[in-house]
Amino acid sequence: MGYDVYDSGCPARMVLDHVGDKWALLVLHRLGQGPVRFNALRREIHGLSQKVLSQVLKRLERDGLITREAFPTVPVTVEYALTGLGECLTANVGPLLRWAEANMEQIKLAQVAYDRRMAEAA
Amino acid sequence: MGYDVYDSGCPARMVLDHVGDKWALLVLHRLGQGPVRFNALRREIHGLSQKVLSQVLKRLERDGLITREAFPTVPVTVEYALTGLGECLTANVGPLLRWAEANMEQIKLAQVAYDRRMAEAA
DNA sequence: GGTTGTAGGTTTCTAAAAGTAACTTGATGA
DNA sequence: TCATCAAGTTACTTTTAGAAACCTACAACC
Repeated sequence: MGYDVYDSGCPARMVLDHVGDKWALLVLHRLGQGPVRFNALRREIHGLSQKVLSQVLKRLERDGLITREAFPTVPVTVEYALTGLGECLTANVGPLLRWAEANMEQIKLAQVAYDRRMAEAA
Repeated sequence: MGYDVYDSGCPARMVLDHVGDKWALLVLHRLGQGPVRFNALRREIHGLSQKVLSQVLKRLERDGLITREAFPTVPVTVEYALTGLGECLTANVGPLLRWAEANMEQIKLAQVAYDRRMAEAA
């Protein structure tokens, strides 16, 4: 070991910089179900712009988490898929997204309660 | 269920907006080891500014993931701790950070290989 | 042969967020 | 009297994200 993710010089922090990003998490999660094309990702992940998707995909490819494969169809189709490394990461992402889906009601209640407390204090 | 984290209107996306943030992940992870004071967090998580820490803590408190307790010492000390909800989330964050620490070498190698391929192509 | 459509992007411009550094408050010890 | 600490806030700058338009290449439609 000898690594400390709390240290800004630690390489694990760089990994976190890339992975601790909501778009990257969503893309990885989607690719966990199998290879997907560029425009399919863009259409399925609502709110994700072409520019940002393009950036996220490049970063994930550079990190060796996904592969990019272009097929000589007309027009060209490009498929993105998880690598072994990416699959192994994505296995850790799933629980996080499932937690978010399972607990958002509680979080919304907490927010309402917090906002009421703040309004009273003011 | 009926929830879809890929839909921008889904409340789970809001959760992801808050949790898919590297500083929040680091703060939650640190609080997983027990209550910590404001300045201790700031000192331990290198690169995290007071302003951003303050914002992150407020957001996590509003979401019901952490509690803020002020002690009438001089000067006042403030301790942050996980709630039950926060603990349950943090249990899912640990594996992600451990994965980052365990796999960063492979990622660095992938980056070097990618950069070499790109340089050749150009 | 001009228009429309598709896939996979890039470019440009603007708005929002993050980072930097200085300031605040109130008591305390040197 | 001056400096110090904790826990922030404020003002300013830089980076990033997001929206929207544009690009290339081909193909079918009419």
